[in-house]
Amino acid sequence: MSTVGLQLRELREKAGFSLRKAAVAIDIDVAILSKMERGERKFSKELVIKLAELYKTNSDKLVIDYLSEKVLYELEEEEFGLEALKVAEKQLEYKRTNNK
Amino acid sequence: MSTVGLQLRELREKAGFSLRKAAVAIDIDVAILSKMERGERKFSKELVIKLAELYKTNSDKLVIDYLSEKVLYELEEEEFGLEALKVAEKQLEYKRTNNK
DNA sequence: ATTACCTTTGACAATATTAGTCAACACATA
DNA sequence: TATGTGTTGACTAATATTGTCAAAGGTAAT
Repeated sequence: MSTVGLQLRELREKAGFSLRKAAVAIDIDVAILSKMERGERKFSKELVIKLAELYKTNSDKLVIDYLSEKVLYELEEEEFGLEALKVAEKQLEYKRTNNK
Repeated sequence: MSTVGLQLRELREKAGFSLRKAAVAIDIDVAILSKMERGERKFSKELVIKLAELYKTNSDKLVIDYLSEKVLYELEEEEFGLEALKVAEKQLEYKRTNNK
């Protein structure tokens, strides 16, 4: 399973950034970035986007994966997690087809 | 749209509990229950279940709605919320069919 | 019009969670 | 040795969540 953190780590390496350089570029402590890439700390959406920009990658899929992970994190232990997701999905679909 | 709070309010009234009585029965401050029923504060899963028990109702659907609301709350402003939900759903389905 | 309920409101304190800072470590390589 | 790499843990700061409390306003019966 490819987490957002690991995806961003790969992208960073391909883009030729060291952890420190990348951290400086987006103005966070290197320790935090290290932990985020390894899933020890959560990303924020803003950081995901900033990093994607730094690595010259489209951020859409990364953001989707980021949000998905966030949701899964709070449902994974839930007996009715899947059912809840389906209910939520219906609501969002309804919302999207109608008003806004 | 019928929120968990409003559902629980209806159940409470049908069961003949005043806000105070219900709050005392599950050992929380009446102010909190009032706010929760009206959506001004979030429920916890434990309270949803306790209230369902108090009102002699099966809690499964309530819990599902509760979780769904929680998820929607953090996705509703997101451009890619629906896509994220679908990704999360696939992961959960995969997990459920396989190992655990 | 006061007593006895009910629900709502807002201000505040207590707690828990999350985010950020920093220094040091271990490893590799020039 | 000196420089660059990533990782770790302890600590503080900031923010969010929860809990407590007192008071207000409503309704109804006496």
